Amino acid sequence: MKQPNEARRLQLIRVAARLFREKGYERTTVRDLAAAVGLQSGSLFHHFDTKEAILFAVIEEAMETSIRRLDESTRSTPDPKSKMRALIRTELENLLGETKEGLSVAFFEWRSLNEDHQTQLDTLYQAYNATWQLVLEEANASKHLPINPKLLRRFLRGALNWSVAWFQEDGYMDLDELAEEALNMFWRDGQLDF
Amino acid sequence: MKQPNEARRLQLIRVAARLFREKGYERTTVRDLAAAVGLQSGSLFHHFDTKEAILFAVIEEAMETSIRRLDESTRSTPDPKSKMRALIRTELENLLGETKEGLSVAFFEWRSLNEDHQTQLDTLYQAYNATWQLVLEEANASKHLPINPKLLRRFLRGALNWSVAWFQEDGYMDLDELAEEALNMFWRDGQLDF
Amino acid sequence: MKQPNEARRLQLIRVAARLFREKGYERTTVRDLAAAVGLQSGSLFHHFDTKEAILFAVIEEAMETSIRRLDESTRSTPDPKSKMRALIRTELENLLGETKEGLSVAFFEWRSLNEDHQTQLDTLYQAYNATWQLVLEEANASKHLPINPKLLRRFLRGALNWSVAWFQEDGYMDLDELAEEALNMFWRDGQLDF
Amino acid sequence: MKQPNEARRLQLIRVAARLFREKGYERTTVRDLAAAVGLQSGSLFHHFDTKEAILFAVIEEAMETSIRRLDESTRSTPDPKSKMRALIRTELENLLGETKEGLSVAFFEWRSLNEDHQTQLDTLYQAYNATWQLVLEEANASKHLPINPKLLRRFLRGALNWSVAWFQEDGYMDLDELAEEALNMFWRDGQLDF
DNA sequence: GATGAATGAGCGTTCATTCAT
DNA sequence: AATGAATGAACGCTCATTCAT
Repeated sequence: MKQPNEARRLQLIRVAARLFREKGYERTTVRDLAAAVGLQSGSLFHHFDTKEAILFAVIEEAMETSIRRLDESTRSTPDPKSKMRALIRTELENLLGETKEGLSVAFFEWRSLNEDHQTQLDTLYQAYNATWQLVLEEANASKHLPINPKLLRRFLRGALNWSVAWFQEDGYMDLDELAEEALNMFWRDGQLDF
Repeated sequence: MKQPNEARRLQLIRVAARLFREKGYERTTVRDLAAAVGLQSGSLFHHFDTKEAILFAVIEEAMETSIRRLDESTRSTPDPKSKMRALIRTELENLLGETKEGLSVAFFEWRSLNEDHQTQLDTLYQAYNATWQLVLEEANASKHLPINPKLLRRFLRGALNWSVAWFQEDGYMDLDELAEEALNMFWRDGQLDF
Repeated sequence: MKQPNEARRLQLIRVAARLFREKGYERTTVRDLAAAVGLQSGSLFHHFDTKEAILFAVIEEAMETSIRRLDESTRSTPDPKSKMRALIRTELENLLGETKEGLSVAFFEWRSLNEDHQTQLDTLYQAYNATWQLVLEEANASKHLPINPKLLRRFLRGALNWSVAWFQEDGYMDLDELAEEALNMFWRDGQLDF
Repeated sequence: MKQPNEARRLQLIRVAARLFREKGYERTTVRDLAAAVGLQSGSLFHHFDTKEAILFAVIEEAMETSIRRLDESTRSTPDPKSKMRALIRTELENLLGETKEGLSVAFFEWRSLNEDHQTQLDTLYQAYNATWQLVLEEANASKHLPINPKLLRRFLRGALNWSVAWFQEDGYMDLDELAEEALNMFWRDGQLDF
């Protein structure tokens, strides 16, 4: 019933991601949004039932892309350290690359989603966590982690997430270097004995 | 300028911190706020000029308390590792203790502050960062850090900040243990040579 | 029951006249008023029951003074032209002298009076008109007026009232000269025959 | 900039003129206004950005119509007395005809306009005065005025303005007669020598 | 008399959403 | 699909008035 003009829909998601991140979801009006894609406010509702549905679409799109990339990134290499490096690198790509705005919106505007949408997206998020956890447990099994993998996952995810607050694309460090440094922070090359 | 009934003012700040964190600043109405302290909506404005002034007070209060605690925590001990441990422990106390709500509001609702208030609070935030940076540079000088101190500060602050998203007071880990684990994640006891 | 501290009451009337004229009755708050006499807002209500009662008092005071002066001004001289000159001169004094603010408020804020107060003041106003009408009819009887006295009264009162919109105390014309010119506008020295 | 549904806009201006005159601008709520044209309160803001913008439109409309009529009225006849008569007649038409409410609002609610709007309208008002002054100076040059033309303009404008306070359409005098009487009040048919 | 916190109705304005065209 | 006038509930805020101290 509601699948018309997919291009407009994608354009709206892209523009909404930008506006929601710049100004916040609540402070972005549907008129802002409509104007930014060259429509009148009423016309948005041919593409989305509610403003909240746009928010959901923005976040869902970014999370699905992110999780797909994360899963792919760990498939190619068997070595735990390489896997970990790839995971970190992809996480940074997700956080700072083209899904940056959508993930930022996910983080800051989560509370504006309705309960049903929160539940749906939470399922995606669990999958994301599971991929992380898997890789960290492998690394732990080969004794390269200084602390337990669940806690490390939390610390590391936090450390990486935070990069959105300070990382500048045009700075003197690229994502590969950044990933390497993050890995260096905690990775122990000698096998650890507790 | 406006100092009447200081107790009410503090009560309002406390209640506002809770509501702003639970529901978000925009979604918390002045009527919600008034009802939560047993007043009519108009009465709020005897204590604060605008709703935004309440937001500012909530954040300012939390930031001032946090920064005071952070500064105090590093004064007692000269050993770099102890100092680092104390810093982490206090940061966790700030993030997860009584200032938890205020700092969370600071993070999520920053954009709702007016420019002037942002500038004021940014000054406080710089002071907070400076304390962190100082301690990390000491640790770095004694070769216990695996990566450069500025970057480590950013990773570590992110890791700790993120704890607000998952830490449960009633879980099986207390703040001391958590601090110790965070320290273990990156601290190298043997001196490192680059 | 309400007669205390007459000095305060008079001070309030004077200050209210000024504020009501400067900013308008609706735009002047009781807080403005209280602050201007060095009180807190609640204290006004020991002197007046309502804000509207202050408006009434301001206007009543000015009208009573004005009407008393007008009546006195015509008593001393028997000559119609002198009487007319005196009337005009006093009207200008009323409009541009110390009752200026009160009369201006009467004119601009009449609609904000309640019905009862409007009725009361209307009685005063009729008395004012009656004095004018009397003098004009005398002048008419001696054939010095170019048009019928009731209409002339209306034109002349309008002409004089309007002076509040343009007359500057520090200009090159004083009230005596102004009165003389107003008289010259319509007075016919030769006896007119219709 | 905003031009939708011009009919509604004109209807609003007309109705607002009536309400603002009857009750005053401050005491007329946007809900009153909306109800009077059969809308909900929020709908007003499709046509005007603010309540004050409605006030401005009401006054601007009336002033523009008035000034156009005044200018036209003096163009057809060369004779100074006829010109003067026409001017007075048109002024009365402006004050007591269809622009009556708008001009009354201009006079009573001027202070509620913002500074920018006051400045704009003041320009129109100067043009109005200039037309008056021109005609009066012609009359003065041919020695038919008893006092200097600037002062006479002020007296006469006041006299005519005041008619809004007492003139009744259904009374026994029409606007032509009224204009004639006003002219008779001051006009000297014989040439005057000072 | 004076205070000033509190009231509570009401204000101008916003904005997601609807719907006739 | 698109329009844009209209809706109407809700918002932040104001302010005359009350009253316990």
